[in-house]
Amino acid sequence: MISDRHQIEALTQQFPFLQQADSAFRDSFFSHVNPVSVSVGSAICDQGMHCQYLALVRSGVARVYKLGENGREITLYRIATGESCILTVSCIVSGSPFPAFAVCEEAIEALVISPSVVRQWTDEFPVWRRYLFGLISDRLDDVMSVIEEIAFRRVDRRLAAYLLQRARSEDGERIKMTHQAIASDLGTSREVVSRILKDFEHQGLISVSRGQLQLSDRDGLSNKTLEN
Amino acid sequence: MISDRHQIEALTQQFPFLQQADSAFRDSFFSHVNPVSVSVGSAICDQGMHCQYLALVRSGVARVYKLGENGREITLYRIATGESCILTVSCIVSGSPFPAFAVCEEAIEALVISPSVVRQWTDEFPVWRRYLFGLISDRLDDVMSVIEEIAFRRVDRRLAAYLLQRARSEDGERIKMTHQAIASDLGTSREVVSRILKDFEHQGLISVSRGQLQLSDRDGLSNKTLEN
DNA sequence: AAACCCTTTGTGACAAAGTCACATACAGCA
DNA sequence: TGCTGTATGTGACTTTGTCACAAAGGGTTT
Repeated sequence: MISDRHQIEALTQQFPFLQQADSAFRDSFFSHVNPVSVSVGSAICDQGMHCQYLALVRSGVARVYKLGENGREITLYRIATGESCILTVSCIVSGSPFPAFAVCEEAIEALVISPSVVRQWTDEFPVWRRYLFGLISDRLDDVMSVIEEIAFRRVDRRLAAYLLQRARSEDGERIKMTHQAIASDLGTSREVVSRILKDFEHQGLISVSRGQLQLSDRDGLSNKTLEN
Repeated sequence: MISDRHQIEALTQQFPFLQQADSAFRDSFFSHVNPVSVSVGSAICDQGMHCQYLALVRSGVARVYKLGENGREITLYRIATGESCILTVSCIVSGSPFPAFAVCEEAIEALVISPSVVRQWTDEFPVWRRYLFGLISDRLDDVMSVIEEIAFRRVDRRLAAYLLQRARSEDGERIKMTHQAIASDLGTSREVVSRILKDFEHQGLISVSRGQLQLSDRDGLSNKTLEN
C-alpha cells in the first residue's frame, strides 16, 4: 500500500493508464500495491513455477528467456519501465505454470500485486483490462518475431541487426557484452558469435576487445542485415 | 444471428462457456453471432492484415503459420473444434496487424463475431473474458514450445516425436502427408525431412511410400525422441 | 615484476542442418 | 502406352552447432 503524495504523483507519471483511471481504481490501486526491490542477477521466476504476484516495473530491466537441455539460452524479451510480464499475467489468469525464466539484469524497483487482486481488477476496471491486453499484444509480437528470426534468418544477419540495435540502446558506439551474453540473446552458441564477430572485424565493420566491441561501419553492418 | 432451437442446443454443447453463462450473455451471443463456412485451402488471414472478425471453430481445422523470406514455413498451432485464434484476439483488442498466416486445412464451419461485439462482451461478461484468457494462455504455451523446439532440439528428435503424435491424431498407424508438408510443420526443409525419414526407414522404424508413411516400431521412435 | 587466478576468447575438427541444382520415380489420365 | 505434374532422391557445398582444448586478458597477491 502506498500513501505518500509524491510517490503517487510519480507513479501516475510512470503508468499512463493511471491517468485515465477513475478514482475508484486509483484508490484500489494504491492500496493494494506493494513496492519491492530486486538486485542484479537474482532470479525472478523459474520455468514451471506458479507466479506469486504480478510485477509492474518502475525502473531497471528484467530479461525473460528460454533455457534448452543443452544449456543454451534464448532471450524472448526484456521488461523495462512501465511494463510487466505477459507470461505472468497468463499464469495468473489461467493458473498454468510459468513457461520460461526471468532474471534481473539491472536493479529493479517494482510494484507487486497479488493474483487475487489482479483478477478482481480485471473483472472491475476497463482501464486495467486495456492495460493488460495491451501488454499481452506487445509481448506476443515480440515472441512472434523471435520465432521468425530463429526459424528463418541467418545468424550473421541477425547478429548484425542485433549489434546495431544494441549500440543504439547503449552509448551508441560501444557495446559492453561478452560473446557468451550475445549468444544467449540470439539463441546460438558462443563459438558461432565469436567466429562471426571476427569476420566482421576482418571486414572492418567493428573492432573487438575483451568484454566489449566498437562499431566502426554502421552502413556496412546495415548491409549485412539484408543480403549476405 | 441464430434462432433455431437445435442449433442453439448443439452450440451450447460445443462451447462449454455457454453452459456457465447467464441468459443475458447467451441472448447476446446468439443474436450477434453469424455462421460461415470455409473451404479447404482458402486463406483465412494473411500476415499484416487487420482482422475483420473473430471466428469460433465448430468443426474443421485451421493452421496458423509463419512464412519466411526463403519460402520456408513453420506451423505455430492448429485451431480445432471449440477453439479460436489468440492472434486474432490480440489484433482485435489492441488494433495491431495479424503477425502470421492462417489457412483452412479441413473444411471449417465457424461462428464469426465482429470486433466491436468482441470488445463489448469483454467489457460486460466475465464468462467471455475467462474464455478469452484461457485461449490466450493455451496458445501462448503452444508458441512457447515451438520456440523451445526450434531453438534447442535436433530435427531428427523433433521429427520422431512429430510422427508419433501425428499418427495418434490420424488412424494410429499411417500418416498421409508429403515430406514437404511435414517440413512446413517443423520449420525445416523438405530435403532434411526426406533424409531423416530414409534413415528411420533403414533402421526399420517406419516405411515410406509416396504421400504417406507407416509406423512400424513405435518404441524405436520413442527412443529417437530422447537421445540420438 | 612475477606468479597466480578466473574469465573470456580463439581454434580445428567434426557433426548436423540448410541450400541448390538436378535426376528419378510415381500416379493418374489422355 | 506415353504424358504430365507432383513427390522424392542425391551429391556437393555452405552454414550452424558441438567438443575439447589452447591461449590470451585482467586483476590480485606475493
